[in-house]
Amino acid sequence: MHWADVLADELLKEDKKHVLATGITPSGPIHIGNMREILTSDAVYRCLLHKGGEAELIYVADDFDPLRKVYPYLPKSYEKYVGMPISEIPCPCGKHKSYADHYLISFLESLKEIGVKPRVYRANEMYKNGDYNEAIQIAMENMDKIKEIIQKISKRQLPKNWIPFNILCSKCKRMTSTEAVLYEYPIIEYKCSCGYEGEVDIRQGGVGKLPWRVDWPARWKMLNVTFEPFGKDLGTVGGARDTGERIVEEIYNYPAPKYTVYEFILLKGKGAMHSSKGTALSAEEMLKMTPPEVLRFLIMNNQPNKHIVFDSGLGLLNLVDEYDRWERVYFGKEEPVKGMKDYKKTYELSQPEKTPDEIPYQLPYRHLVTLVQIADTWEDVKKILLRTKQIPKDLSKTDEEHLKQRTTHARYWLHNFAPDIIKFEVKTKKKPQVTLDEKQKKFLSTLKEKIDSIDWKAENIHNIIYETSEEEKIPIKTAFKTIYQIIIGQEKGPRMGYFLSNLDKDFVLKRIEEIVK
RNA sequence: GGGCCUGUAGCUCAGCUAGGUAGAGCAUCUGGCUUUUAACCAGGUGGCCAAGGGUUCGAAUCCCUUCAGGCCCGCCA
Repeated sequence: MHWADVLADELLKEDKKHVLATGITPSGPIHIGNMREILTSDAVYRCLLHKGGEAELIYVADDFDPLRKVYPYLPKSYEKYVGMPISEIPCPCGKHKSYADHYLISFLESLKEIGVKPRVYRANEMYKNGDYNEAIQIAMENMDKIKEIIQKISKRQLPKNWIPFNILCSKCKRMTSTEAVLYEYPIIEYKCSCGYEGEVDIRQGGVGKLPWRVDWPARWKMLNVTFEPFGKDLGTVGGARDTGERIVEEIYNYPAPKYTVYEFILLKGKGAMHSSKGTALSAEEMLKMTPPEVLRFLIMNNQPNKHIVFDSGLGLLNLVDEYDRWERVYFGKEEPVKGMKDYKKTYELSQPEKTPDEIPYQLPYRHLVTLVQIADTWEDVKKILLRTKQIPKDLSKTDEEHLKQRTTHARYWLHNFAPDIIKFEVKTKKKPQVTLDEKQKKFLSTLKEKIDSIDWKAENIHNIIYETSEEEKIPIKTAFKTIYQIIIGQEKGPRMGYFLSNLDKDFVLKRIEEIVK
């Protein structure tokens, strides 16, 4: 059984509406670990619906959290915002409502492409609206109990004047520099290291925030959360999950949600990613280089508790090939191999939208990577595909959209992540600087004559090159090298027959002519 | 110190969430192909499933112990 079905079955033991939660503090580029989290929830969510359960998928943006420090990707000037809620800090690019939105919005856009449609909550709004008021009051009433739970389970000593509420200083707007002096419902008197002394009324929204270890369980209760996966950094003994369980059950009188712990996604050759160190690959970027169904496949095909090594180099091509293969197996075009576990469910969960009725038109991704280097736009790529009969004239609109989308991803990958070895540029404008000896020139001119009369097809081109190299008695290696040099200015290139057939025949003829004369 | 994950073919890994003759890709070898961006096709070689114990008619798979490697936590969220 697929892992998502196992989790869904677990949840279905209780016959009620399930709320599957995920979330993140958008304090920087949202990295692919969060992509894993939300796709994990999405998988369970879909399985629940599939089994006839009632469920909702939600995403909570912790945008009322304070900025902890000036991260490497921020300008020095952000020093003055450290300690302020990220929803209250200006956007680094100026185009968004706030610092938090700057990172959140583009991530939410990415979610659309991979077909995840959660209901989005923003902590800053929830606090300001007063949604948290009751939870805050309960926390304050149970201050000692909460303190005891946290101290006992996390084995951490909390300060004497600790309260389960971080007050926002009304003068300097920071949340990390205030200290409570006196609490008498509903007023907390506080002083701030900026020198300000004042008071807040906890019945008023947005005057402060529950600390994380209390905020999390409070939210479970408030939003009726029944399932929430979390990364292994949070799954540690004595961690927020452990204290949260006790707090939600004993203070908020609500059962702790079910969960699964997910492992990290590692970047091949670079190890674990840390957004705070700026070494992370952002979720958006990962999605830009990987077709959405393939990205989902990567997550769905791996149990959450296994770490995934993502190879943004040539390994990405293998991943796409693997996906395509699973697709052929799903549609019965190929026999499943032993070990292709749960291939049906895995394939279905990999679909951003609903599973297609018949197999999408497949074109080897590697080939697409070559094509996008020959033609700049999808229209031009399409022309080549049609001319060389690599796609049928009556290709469906869906298939075309799919191929078009894949070329976009291939192009992004090529420009930003592909190793140089597979890059080339067809020198259409001017001929590359090459010095050829007489033999090579003779070879080319003979080749030109022969090419002129053939049908412009990969196989024919391939054969003609061999034939000519034999006639002219030059090594086949030299023959290939010569052609690559005059077309792309390199000594090696993509498989010659297919490559040339994708180029314009007249261009090739003209180029040879220019070189030979 | 605590927690999690991993250990299966030369390499990378699947199979462990159904206990029932050990699987794939790459590499290698053979044959074919007029060897071209980690080429393609057909086939072959290759494994005491880390070690030990237990449960079972039967264990890579479940349980216990040991060894080795990786990651996370012991600031904040």
